Amino acid sequence: MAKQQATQGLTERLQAVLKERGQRWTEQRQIIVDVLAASDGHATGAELVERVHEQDPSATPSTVYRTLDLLEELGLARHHHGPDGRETYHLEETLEHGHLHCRGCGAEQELSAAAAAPIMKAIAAATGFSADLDHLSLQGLCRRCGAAQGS
Amino acid sequence: MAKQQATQGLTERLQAVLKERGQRWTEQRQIIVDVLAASDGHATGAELVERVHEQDPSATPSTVYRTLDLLEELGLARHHHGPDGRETYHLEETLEHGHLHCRGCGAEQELSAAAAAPIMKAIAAATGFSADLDHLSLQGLCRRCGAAQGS
DNA sequence: GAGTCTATCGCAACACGTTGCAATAAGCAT
DNA sequence: ATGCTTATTGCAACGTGTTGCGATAGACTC
Repeated sequence: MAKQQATQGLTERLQAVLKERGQRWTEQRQIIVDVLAASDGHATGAELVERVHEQDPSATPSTVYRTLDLLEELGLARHHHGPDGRETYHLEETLEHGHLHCRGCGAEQELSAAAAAPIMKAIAAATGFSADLDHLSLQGLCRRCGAAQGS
Repeated sequence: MAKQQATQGLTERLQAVLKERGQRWTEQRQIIVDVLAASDGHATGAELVERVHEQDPSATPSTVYRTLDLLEELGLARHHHGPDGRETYHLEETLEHGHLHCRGCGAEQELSAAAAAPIMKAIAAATGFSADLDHLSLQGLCRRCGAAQGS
């Protein structure tokens, strides 16, 4: 399947990068990358820990989180915090995107890079800040809930 | 002092609102409101728990967090999540504002409602979303770090 | 002031992440 | 294959929040 291939490509890239940095390729890392690749879209830290644990009962949360940190450092994964502060991870391959959480209906909406461009520009203009799109997580009211509550 | 007066005003307002809702005014709530009012600007959940505990060693984290939730429900306090996912609280009296966290220098910059207006407008235009300014917490690079890293 | 109702409290246990440290095992050299 | 070096692991303990539950104590009535 395509997914397998993507994972294999990732694995090879990772092995190369790690070797170059004097770091090691381990079975646990393989499992974690596989699980992350198999988690289409997003997955919370706890979910990933659980799935990894299923594959390898001896794996512990610390290993999972440390590996996720490593993947982020290498630019292969990303995480952001939901409105409740919990972590969500996804592979960098997924297009860059922000997250909008509606406090009215609870819907989670993604924000494409294209849609975000004018927002980023406004932020830069107002503050000089170049925000990380992928770490962007907004809470508010979606169009529908906003209209419904609109006074 | 002015601060005392502000706190007293708050206390009265709270007592009235709670009574109306059939809820109760307790010594713990008084302490928590005082601590929050004395915490100019922001304070993390843990900080508040600690300070409350100093005032009343029998107070427990659950009481503090539950009271903070209550204050938010009543619209008297707000919280948002920093880039590390930890909670930060402040009284609603503090002007509404967003938060910008620079991943380069670690600086925390506040974003006034005025400065945020064009950003909110851009968000609304791109997505139909009306974001909660006060729950807005962005990570990115400030002007200086952006320039320094700028390739 | 005594009694009643029930909101709130403190406790204990849990969930999600993080961190220090000793044991393990990758990767390299011989 | 064997041994060496040290990155990585698993463990155990901690930090920050959350939740269920029995005990406490506000607020109201008589």
